[in-house]
Amino acid sequence: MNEQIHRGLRAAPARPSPTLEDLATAAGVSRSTASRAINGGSRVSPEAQAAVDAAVISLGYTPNRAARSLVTRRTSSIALVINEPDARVMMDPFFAAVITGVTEALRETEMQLVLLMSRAGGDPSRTVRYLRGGHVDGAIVVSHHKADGWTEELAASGLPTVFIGRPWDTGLGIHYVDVDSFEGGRLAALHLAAAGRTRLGTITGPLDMTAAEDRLDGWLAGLREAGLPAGPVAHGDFTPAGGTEAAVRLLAEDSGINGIFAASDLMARGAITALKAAGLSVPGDVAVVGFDDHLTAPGELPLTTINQPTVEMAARAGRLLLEDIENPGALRDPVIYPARLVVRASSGPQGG
Amino acid sequence: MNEQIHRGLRAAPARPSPTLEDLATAAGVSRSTASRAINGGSRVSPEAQAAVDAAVISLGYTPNRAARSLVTRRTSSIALVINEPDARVMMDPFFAAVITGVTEALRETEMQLVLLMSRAGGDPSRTVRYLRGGHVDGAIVVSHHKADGWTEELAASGLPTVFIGRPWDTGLGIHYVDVDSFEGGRLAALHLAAAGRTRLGTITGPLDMTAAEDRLDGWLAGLREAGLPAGPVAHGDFTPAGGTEAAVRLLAEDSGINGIFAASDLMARGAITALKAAGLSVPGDVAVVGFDDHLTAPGELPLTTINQPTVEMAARAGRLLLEDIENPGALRDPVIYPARLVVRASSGPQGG
DNA sequence: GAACAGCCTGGGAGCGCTCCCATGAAACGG
DNA sequence: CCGTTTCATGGGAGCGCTCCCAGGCTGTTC
Repeated sequence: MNEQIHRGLRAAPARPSPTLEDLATAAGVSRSTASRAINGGSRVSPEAQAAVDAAVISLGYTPNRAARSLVTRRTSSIALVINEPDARVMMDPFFAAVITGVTEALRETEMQLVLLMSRAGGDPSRTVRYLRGGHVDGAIVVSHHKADGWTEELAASGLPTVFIGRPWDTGLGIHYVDVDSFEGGRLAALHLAAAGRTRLGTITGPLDMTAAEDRLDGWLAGLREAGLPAGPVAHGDFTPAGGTEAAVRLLAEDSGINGIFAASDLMARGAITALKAAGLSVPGDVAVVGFDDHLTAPGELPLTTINQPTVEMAARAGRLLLEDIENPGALRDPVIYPARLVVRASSGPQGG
Repeated sequence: MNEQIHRGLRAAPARPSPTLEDLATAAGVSRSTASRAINGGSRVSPEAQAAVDAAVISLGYTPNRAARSLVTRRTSSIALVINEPDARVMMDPFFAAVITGVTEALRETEMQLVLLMSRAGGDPSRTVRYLRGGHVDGAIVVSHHKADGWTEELAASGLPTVFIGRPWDTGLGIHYVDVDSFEGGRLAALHLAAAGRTRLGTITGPLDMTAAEDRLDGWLAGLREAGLPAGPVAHGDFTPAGGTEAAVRLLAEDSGINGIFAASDLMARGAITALKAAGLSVPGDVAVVGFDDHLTAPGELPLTTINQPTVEMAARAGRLLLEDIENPGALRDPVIYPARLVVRASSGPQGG
């Protein structure tokens, strides 16, 4: 009767997919019964259920997500918000680990993962708008920067959200999963001190990220605890190139440095490059400790590092988010994973 | 009047977002005019447009995607289908590059990227069901295996699709973007031959992937062209560990081997590990050529390799998909990027 | 055997949006 | 000055689904 009403639309799928109405007709039941059968089947007779099941298969029926979402106000998808220019995502195993972990948490659910590259070329408010717009049931935010600005707005929106890495404003009651970065920095300092290294420097991450700040604070606390002077501090950006540059600055400040803690493995690798270029041996002249404990490529010098269980953290964040979506408002404490020192060759005995 | 009708629903967002109706009221126009103003504003008076624009800002209005999608039959999202168990995604820079490239192509659009880990723990038909279910406007498929099975079904569904890497059945008219893998394999063989290496072996990728097959075929063709014997072939899985194991098998077959072509950089790295463990030097005893040309970590031996512009390929795939969605049916030829040999230290002079 | 509870069932309404169409106002031509 | 075109406008219908509710059917209870 009215099949022409949407003639003006852009091309529809080749074969229009069957609707619930079609399904019901094929199964010889009503739309309502078909709907109930599709959704878990409470209050549906076995015969009706069987008829619907059969019709689903023969018709290849898939519920229209848009229509369902319109009434349930659920979208069955969550956003993974990555606050970085793309280049970094590409290089850093951290993000790959995050994606792996979140995917793992979602595996048994109907949830889909929507990737939101929030700082990549554009309007940051677009991210919040999208998030608030009801397009997703929840969000996991990773790599959060101090100047992001929209954290409060996001918290106020009531959208279930879990951060990976402590957000700057913990007063907003945002759930988060983190590693004990402070303790990690401290362990690195104590380890180098115990190994007899006395002229120590550190390469931090960008200090607009809590992880970088915490690692630095822990490092400084560890040095105090060991009775060592604070030593030079150079700022990096979590990339190998940044680590190299920072190490050069460290050497300029103290050419006799014999231990370096870098706030990420990638920067530690970069630092080692700079050290070797300066004619220094690792660990002979300078011991190096990283942070993350991501897989080392074969053939590289095994790195002493602070283990951060990134995949597990991301999976946990995913599970927390699912819980929060299912049962909102049950504010939980943050989940902090312990930092664990893993000693390998890069901080071996001095003087080699 | 009927605000209780959906009382039984799961918790709605804290503050219900304004609807188009609210927006229209606030702007003092009708729903229709508001809708037109939102969507490009043809046939809208400047005053009405301004009023709506102002209301959008003051109300923080975002269109409900589900409702819009229900009528337009467009979802403003595309799927990136990754056909691998997660572990691989995590280790291989290839996927990071793909994500980067696709994101880049989508940057200026309203499109969102939905990540579909298709083989990760489950029912493969779920992927096709999702794809056919009208949840996305198109799909990019990467890392396609011979046994995936659903390629035909996907092609038949009419969903705009672009493969990265040639699909097995090119008769289905599926668009794809690829690198000239055959030529890459051939160049590797000719390069090693020209460098005076005569006892050559290769480490393939999984042969249920076209990229692996093409590289092997090209390699064998190159050897024939150079008048060299085919030499041992070991099968790997694109991972460093697989490369290591394969290299061990290669050495078992010919302990005097002096050149190896691995079908990925990661496997080449793994092979180098095995060679060194066997007391052989690279490139002194054995020259190694990889494939991909992904960033080398600082400190590693620079790898001779075949350059594959992965980010650009993925971006191109994204752009092709957008075109195909916008203007379906304009079947285009596949886009094949040339393979380029990049000579570095790992295939340097013999005998060192 | 009547009254009640229990269950399954189908019709109706509505989610927020876009598109069609009819309406009225303004601009134009003869 | 009136017919005709152009243009902005608002109301209506419908996208496919879920939920509510009333109705019919059993099976139970006194």
